[in-house]
Amino acid sequence: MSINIPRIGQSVKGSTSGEPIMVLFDLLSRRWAIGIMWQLNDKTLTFRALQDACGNPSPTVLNTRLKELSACALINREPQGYALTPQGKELIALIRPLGDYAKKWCKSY
Amino acid sequence: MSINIPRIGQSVKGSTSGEPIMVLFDLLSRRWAIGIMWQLNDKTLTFRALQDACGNPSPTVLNTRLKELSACALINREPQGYALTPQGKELIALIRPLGDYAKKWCKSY
DNA sequence: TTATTTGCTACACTTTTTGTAGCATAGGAG
DNA sequence: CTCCTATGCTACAAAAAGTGTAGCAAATAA
Repeated sequence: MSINIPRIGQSVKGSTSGEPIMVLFDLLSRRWAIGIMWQLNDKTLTFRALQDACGNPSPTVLNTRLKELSACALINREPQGYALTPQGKELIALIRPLGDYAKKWCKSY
Repeated sequence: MSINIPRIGQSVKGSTSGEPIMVLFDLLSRRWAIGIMWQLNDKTLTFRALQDACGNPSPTVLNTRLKELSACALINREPQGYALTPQGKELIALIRPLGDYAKKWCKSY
């Protein structure tokens, strides 16, 4: 397996321009990616604990996502398990308000 | 084609709990979904204009995404083309800060 | 009336994800 | 040391999702 890491300046799914936001969207729109970050929000989780917390992605994709997110400096593997890097925490902090939004939105359709 | 609309309370990719945030992540992590919303941020675009703006998704997926996002009340089809609903605007407003984050983040790895 | 543009659908192909099996390594218990 | 369980994966076939190209029907423009 060769992992495909989105990088600025590259042509990316969702954009031929390689704009940073599109690079980020490319990464985050891979299955389970945001959920993984979300679960790691405030805790460090082992591979299997993460699998459970996320709703059982296949180990294959989970591992692929973990490698990609690590390569992009959003998560990091520590002795106790996987955890967010400072940049990953910053990102999740920006995404956290979506939680409240989602509740309102879900009720409305 | 039968479209698969994420709904609260349903088991969803990334969550068995059907929590609103997971439902939202399920929707937004489908290819091109966030990009479509992002492009519609401040303008109304026709199908083909949207295709160009997003970086040429196949008409098949684009159409699928448009139906899903419409079904979820995030976009709406108007005489001049596709546009965000008020809820869609609210969502994009929350996501907009990611643009600046992405610039910093991209430079750092 | 003819030519364009627009909004798709069809369809075969490629890529991604799934689901299950299972293996190697690292403790812990006895 | 020896057996047991937990962990972190890899392998692989099958299913699902996305791609790319072709093309058609309806609306507008010339």
